[in-house]
Amino acid sequence: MKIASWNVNSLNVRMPHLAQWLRDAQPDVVALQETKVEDERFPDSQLAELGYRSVFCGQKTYNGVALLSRVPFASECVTAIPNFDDPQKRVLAATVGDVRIVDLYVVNGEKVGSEKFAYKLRWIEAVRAWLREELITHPNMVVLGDFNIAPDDRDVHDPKRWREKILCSTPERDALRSLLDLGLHDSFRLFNDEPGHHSWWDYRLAAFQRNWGLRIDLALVSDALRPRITAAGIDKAPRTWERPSDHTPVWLQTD
DNA sequence: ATGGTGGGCATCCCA
Repeated sequence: MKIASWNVNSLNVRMPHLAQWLRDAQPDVVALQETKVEDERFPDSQLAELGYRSVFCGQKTYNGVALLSRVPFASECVTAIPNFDDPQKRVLAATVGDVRIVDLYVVNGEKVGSEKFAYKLRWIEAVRAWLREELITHPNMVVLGDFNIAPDDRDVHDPKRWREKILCSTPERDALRSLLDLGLHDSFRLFNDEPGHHSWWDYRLAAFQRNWGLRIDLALVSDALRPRITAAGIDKAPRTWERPSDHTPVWLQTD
């Protein structure tokens, strides 16, 4: 099973890109972020024509997540973090086969020390408490999405320039560590320990052409699922297309 | 220190 994640930065704009990429990459499950589309307007019939069922949790203008699957979802989906009051649509969990899939659009945080930064850390702590419970009932789990955190300096094109900046700061990396400490593993790093592999490049300053990027889109796998992961990677091709998202898909393969 | 680009939307907010 190929499981992927992509922050599409508006599904309205990127639907043609998504359709092309589904045909090219043939994923079985896809987690989307920043769909920016209300549920009433989600293009589920168009995706059905492409062979994918969808569940979604969106809002107008900002945020929004969705899960696509070639096989039926095995359970009702969860669309909010339990016991955490949050109007922003950033999480979606569902089950495919015997694998629990948790799609996260982590808060960006704007600037270290800002109000949004405090919200980011509170939000991740609430996610941690939720995943701790989910892992008890669903030991086979993939937690994937736009984490808005580069795990370490290998994931940053210029660590000196990004030192303690948003997406790279110690409090954010500690927060990510608190998730990994639940028994989750960064699938990309099971297969590749090199620097210079990124999943997001700023639209400005021709960042993609210069590979001025960060690896902030992650697919984490649980202890129980880890032995079943056979490959993981980043698909840079969609970032080269006309009018791209600023993120590109990341994926993993299970046996 | 600043601003560069893009999406949504209709004015700046968010990334």
